[in-house]
Amino acid sequence: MNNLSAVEENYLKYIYQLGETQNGIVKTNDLAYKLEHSAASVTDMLKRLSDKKLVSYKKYYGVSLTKIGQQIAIQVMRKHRLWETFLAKNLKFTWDKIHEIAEQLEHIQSDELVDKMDEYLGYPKFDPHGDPIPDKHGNILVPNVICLTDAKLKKLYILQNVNDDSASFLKYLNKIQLQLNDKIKIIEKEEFDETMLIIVNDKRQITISNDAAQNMFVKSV
Amino acid sequence: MNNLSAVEENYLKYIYQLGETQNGIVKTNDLAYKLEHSAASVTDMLKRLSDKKLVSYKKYYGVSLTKIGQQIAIQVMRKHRLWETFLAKNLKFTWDKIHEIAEQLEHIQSDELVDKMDEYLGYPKFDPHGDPIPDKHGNILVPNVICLTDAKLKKLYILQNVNDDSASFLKYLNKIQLQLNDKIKIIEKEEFDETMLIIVNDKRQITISNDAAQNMFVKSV
DNA sequence: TATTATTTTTAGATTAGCTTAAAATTATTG
DNA sequence: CAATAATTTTAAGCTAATCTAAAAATAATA
Repeated sequence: MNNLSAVEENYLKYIYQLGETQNGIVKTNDLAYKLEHSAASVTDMLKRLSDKKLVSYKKYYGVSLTKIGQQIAIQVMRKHRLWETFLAKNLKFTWDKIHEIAEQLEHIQSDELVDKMDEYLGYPKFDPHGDPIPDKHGNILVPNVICLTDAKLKKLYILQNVNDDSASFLKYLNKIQLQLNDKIKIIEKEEFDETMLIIVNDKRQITISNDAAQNMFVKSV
Repeated sequence: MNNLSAVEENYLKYIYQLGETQNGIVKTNDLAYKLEHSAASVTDMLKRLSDKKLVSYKKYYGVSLTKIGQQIAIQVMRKHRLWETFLAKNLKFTWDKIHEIAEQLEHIQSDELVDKMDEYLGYPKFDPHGDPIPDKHGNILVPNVICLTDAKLKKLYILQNVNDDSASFLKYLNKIQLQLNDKIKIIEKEEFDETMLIIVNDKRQITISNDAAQNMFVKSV
């Protein structure tokens, strides 16, 4: 059994996600910022998670997940992404609304439920934001993508993955009618602020700020 | 917004349900038994719910729901029963397993989710145990049933509703292959212990203890 | 109706998860 | 490399939700 509180599960999930961009080691302040808690609260919880052997924590240095902590984090993400898929595909939620609800649903405790949802949805490999859905055993298909900010000019890409936890960003994508799997080609890039002019599906031209491009990930065709 | 904790929602739900058999007034000990908490904890919480105007509580006498408390209780039951329907119909859970999972799902906070689930399921009127599902506005279709213990001999009934919160009872129903909408006729009743011999769907004869019959509700044809 | 039994409440504690303010450690830089 | 800045931890305290044990109120009964 897992038997962790929703709060503890969230810590593990965020340590996993913040660790991905680092070498696995996460700083107290980064976690505090993500969780919107004080740094003191984080220190407190890290000590408790350490006692439970879910993280290895070294004072003033940082925290990383143990094997078991990582497995739990992956299962929480699995649940989150399966629920997002259900909300978007079956219930027709727009993608800017699903994250918040999935944040609650990911803490429902029932292995059987997760597996049945997975089956019901047809074992999806990616969620509505393009994030990979870990399988029952925790295997994750790592998508081979680059950030749009690092993409080359005049080269054809496909929008594969977008940042899922900012509803305002997703609303913006709705507004400019940009969707996953759209074809994207960068026509030119402003040197001053890195704003880019892109062409979508060989038709529409739109301007994208650097801030927006940082939340978009593409695959070369 | 509702903004109550899962614990508070559970209190309201159980006050509603225990109040149904009484005149709406629920005793501290009955709640304590249902919640599997000490009576002292219940007293404590009742005072807090009273401060929030969700219940009216009179020391040493009992507690009942206020109008707003009742509305919340009904919405929690609505969610519980919609989720049970989804778990049984769409995910093919057996009915002895759905209650426990729905106990968690009923506390997910999103009005839009509830309404979309309702629509997705085709606005069901009853859940898999035969309990009525309140609509968006809190209207409940009161089913016209009697307890099997009060049914007449040699009269034809239809099994309409079973007690949903005892998994062992539901497992037992699975075993004896009794389902909702089955035809039931009582052939004879033992005077000593009220055990009854019934005939199901004009075919099978089975023996039912008084304990079991107390959890079954039927409608005359 | 006086005594006993039952139910309910009060009092005092505990735990998880959070806070702010002060102290300690580590990092930066003139 | 010493002073300053930034980060992190410690200390002390709060709230929600639980508990046990003792006291108080109500109900049952001899």
